[in-house]
Amino acid sequence: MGRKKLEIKRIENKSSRQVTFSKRRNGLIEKARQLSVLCDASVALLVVSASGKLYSFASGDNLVKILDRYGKQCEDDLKALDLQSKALSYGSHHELLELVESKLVESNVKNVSVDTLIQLEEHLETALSVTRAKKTELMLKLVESLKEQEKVLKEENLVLASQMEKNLVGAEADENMEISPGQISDINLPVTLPLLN
Amino acid sequence: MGRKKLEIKRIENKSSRQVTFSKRRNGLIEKARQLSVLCDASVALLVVSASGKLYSFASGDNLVKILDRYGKQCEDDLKALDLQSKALSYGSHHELLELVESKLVESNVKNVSVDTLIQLEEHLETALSVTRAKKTELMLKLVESLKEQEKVLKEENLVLASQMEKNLVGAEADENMEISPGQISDINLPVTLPLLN
DNA sequence: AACTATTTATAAGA
DNA sequence: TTCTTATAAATAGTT
Repeated sequence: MGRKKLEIKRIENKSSRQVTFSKRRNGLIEKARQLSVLCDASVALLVVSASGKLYSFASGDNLVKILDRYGKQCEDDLKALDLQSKALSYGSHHELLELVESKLVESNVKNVSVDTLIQLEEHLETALSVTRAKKTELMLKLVESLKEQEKVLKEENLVLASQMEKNLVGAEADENMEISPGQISDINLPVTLPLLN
Repeated sequence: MGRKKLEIKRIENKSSRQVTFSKRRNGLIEKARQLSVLCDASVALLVVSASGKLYSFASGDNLVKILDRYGKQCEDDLKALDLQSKALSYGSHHELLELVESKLVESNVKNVSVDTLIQLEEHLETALSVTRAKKTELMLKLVESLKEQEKVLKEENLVLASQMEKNLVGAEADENMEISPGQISDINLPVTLPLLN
């Protein structure tokens, strides 16, 4: 649907690949939305770019309900984070997921006991939680480092302000003064960020 | 893109809704496939019809691998930052397990088909993925607002530094000077954060 | 980020 | 479902 027919194979030119990605990703998400509305279907779409950025769309009652519920939990988790920490073992989730798949395939014949499957689901859930927690942890660290940066800058501001004050005192009433030292530091009080405080 | 323009709202006629679902579902899956091939992206798509039938597409292999790759990337970032990892406590497993149980009960207590269970697993997996994506989105926004804050503070610093310079010039060589204006502003250059650039 | 020539998807009909 | 076809939409290459 463009000036020329495009073969469906990896676009080698990096920038046009990026442009095409952006256009088609939007198109795909819009199509997903339309399908869910027109046909009353649940649709979940996940797109991860080559550079690792994640884009998603989801609709449907089940997904939305779980989403909302989780959203609340997530907030609580973040609030309580500095109180709740726990050691974490790496690399076991992938194994668990493979175990689940193999068990399901193994019993391909007919039925599996419900209890066994509930157990497997539990393991799977745990594995996913661990992965999720890792990501959360990483992002919280990023946020922390940014906050640290902010703090350092503020301290720097104070030093500068007091230094200026000293200079002013040394020079007596200085007619070049346009801003009084105390003012600036209060202009941009840190905004209280709902998710992390 | 048909004989007439179709409004994007639930199609009331059942049979044409069914036909449209079938056509658009195929189209959507094809588009998802194309995006993944053209742009070298990971794409996972899940569609559940109103009647509960599941259709899915995942680039390359399966949903699990896509998610696993994403998780691994986070893990690598974590290691690169040399951070200790902690896990959130996962207290809400019960809710998800309850959902699984109710689905199992729904579909005939003792004899559950493997296919049904694979479907269920995929549902769960997707719900969690979507949830996780939403969380990521929120946190990215948060990080952005912190970066903005940082920028504002830096500008403030510049103002203070230049103000101080003016005052110093007005007072001639001032022996109280301990820090030259240019120095401080360069001490804490923003760290480039791997996940966000 | 717009534009536009084309290709592609698909709504309605059979 | 499947095929056909007129038309709407998406988008590849361009500016």
